[in-house]
Amino acid sequence: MAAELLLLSEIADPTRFFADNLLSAEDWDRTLYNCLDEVTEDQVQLFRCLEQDVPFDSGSVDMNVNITSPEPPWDPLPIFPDLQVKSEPSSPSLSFESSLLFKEPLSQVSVGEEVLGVKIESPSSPHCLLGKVLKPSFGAVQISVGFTPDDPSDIQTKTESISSSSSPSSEASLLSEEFPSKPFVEEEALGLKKESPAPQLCLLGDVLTSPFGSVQINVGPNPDGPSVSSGSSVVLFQGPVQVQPPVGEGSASSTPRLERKSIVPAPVLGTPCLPEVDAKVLKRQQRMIKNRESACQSRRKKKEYLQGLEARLQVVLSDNQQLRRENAALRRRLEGLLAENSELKFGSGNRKVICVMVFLLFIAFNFGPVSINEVPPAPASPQMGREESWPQRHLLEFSEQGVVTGQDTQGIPLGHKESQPRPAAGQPYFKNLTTFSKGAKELFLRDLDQFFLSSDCRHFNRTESLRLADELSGWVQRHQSGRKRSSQLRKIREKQKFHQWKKPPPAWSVPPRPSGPPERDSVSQLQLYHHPRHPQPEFLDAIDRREDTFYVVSFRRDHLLLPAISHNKTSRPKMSLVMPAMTPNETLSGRGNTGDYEVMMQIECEVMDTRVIHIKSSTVPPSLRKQPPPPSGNASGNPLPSTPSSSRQTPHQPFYLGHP
DNA sequence: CCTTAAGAGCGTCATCTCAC
DNA sequence: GTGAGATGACGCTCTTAAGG
Repeated sequence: MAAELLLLSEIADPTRFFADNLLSAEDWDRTLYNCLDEVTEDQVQLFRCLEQDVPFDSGSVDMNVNITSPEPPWDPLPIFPDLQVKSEPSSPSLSFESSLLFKEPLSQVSVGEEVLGVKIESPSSPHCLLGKVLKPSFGAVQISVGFTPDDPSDIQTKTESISSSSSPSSEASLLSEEFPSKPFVEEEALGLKKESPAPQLCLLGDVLTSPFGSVQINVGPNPDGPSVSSGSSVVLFQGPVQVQPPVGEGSASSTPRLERKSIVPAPVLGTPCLPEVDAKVLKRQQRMIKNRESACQSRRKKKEYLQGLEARLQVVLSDNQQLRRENAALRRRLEGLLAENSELKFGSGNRKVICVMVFLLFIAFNFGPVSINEVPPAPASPQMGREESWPQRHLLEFSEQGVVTGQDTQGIPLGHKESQPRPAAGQPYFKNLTTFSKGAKELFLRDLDQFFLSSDCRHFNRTESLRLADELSGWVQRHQSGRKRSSQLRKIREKQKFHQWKKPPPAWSVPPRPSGPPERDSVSQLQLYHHPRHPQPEFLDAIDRREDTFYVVSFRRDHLLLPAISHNKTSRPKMSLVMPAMTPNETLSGRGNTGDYEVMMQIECEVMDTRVIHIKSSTVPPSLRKQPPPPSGNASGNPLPSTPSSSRQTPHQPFYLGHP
């Protein structure tokens, strides 16, 4: 009863894998060899339970054993009403012996020369047969054993041989399908573990002592059939055994299960005894059983692991969702706080401060001195002092009279225009040296200062800028003064030529080049562009004239171009303008030529930008336009095509400097 | 009701790993 | 090196749901 309770508990707890059901090697060996030793002993009680419950009659030929199991103290199946016992598939490795014993249809087993028929009228399935399955419908197990009456000893011997040859697992698997690896639990419950030499006998005892239903063993008077020794309590089978599934209960599926049930490597049943039983087979069986359990355990562990992983995954996913929600909420809160903070930061108070600062900056830049380096010069005249009390930028333009002068933004000319003697009509008007040097110098300085302050020339030396401005202004003035003289001389010449050639002088101030060798004539020198009659605004627009830039415009293509040999990529490209110049002491009558030297002005520039512009030919002043080549070559004095040699030979090409 | 595919469970074998 | 345990691979059976 305790064993059955244990059995129930084990069934109830599927996680427990009946590790204690395993026989140790000593148990196996002891059982096996005890069986071998006790083969001849009559005390071997293969069916002790049977003996106790149903005493066999040795003389009975047809033994009908009705084993009525005692009523279980518990409900027949209150615990597992739907418990289904699953059959074990046959092991391929064991198929040989197993099929030999049990795979015959309906347990028709041939044992050696004899046929042992065991008819089991049992309940539902062979699994329940052993009482492992606590089915209430456990009916009667009827075992029909046919025996040979004349030789009962053979029966015993052969039965014992069979029983001992069959490994414990065989019977276990035969009768206990549900727990094939646990053959001795039942034995232990029946108190047969120690005494029973062959576990398979306990198997039968198990059946017979099953409290469920009745086990009926019919031993028929089969002369060729098995015999049961009745003298002792040991039931020995010899001959054919028929295991009949319960009539009407054995399903089609249950039958093959029964066939596959045995996993015992059947010994050569014809052999009389167990010495042939190979220990290797037993060990193999042991190992198989253990491996089966281990596999089950491993699968259970794996399943649990996977379930644990799935559970963790669910938890992590839920946590992730919650964290996402929290993250979104925090983001929204952060955005709200940022918006609120920005409102506070750029609120009315700060905005007021910013507006005040902007206003102050506006005032500072619009009403403060433009140049922070130089105090505005004292006004030369009351008017000028009034108008230039605040130094401002001035537009530079040509006057109608050809005077290049500066005007303030209101168009009022700068400098002492009133004090300048007006030239005669038709004469190009230039400011005198003094006036120019005062007004233009200031203008130059202011422009240069503004230019270099606004540009990136942060390391520009102011002293150097003053020097450059002086040089440029002096250069321009010299050309201007020289222009006067040259114009006078030209007029004289034109008059002479007019008288000679009856040709009117050109309208423009630029006379044709004098013939002959280069002459130190102002005409061939750098010329200031002016148009006495038309300001040529189209032309100035075409060149995109800026107020703060000197221009050298040349329509003659005889200038010498020397490309740079190397270029520093970290600085702007530099350009040097070299053009005829006059020293202050020389005159335009040829004295500028100091012996064998040409006096030239070299202007070092940094190229700010280059672009190709297209000037409409009609907008070009006629005097600047290309003049048709004279019919008589260079003798006419026209510029030659620009070649270095030719330009060197004609260094005094007309350059036109548009300056303020 | 029968057939079929998918999934689950199990047994067995082979292999690997670890302890002795 | 050997034995034992763990585990993957393979095959088998059973169960169940879906479809005809």
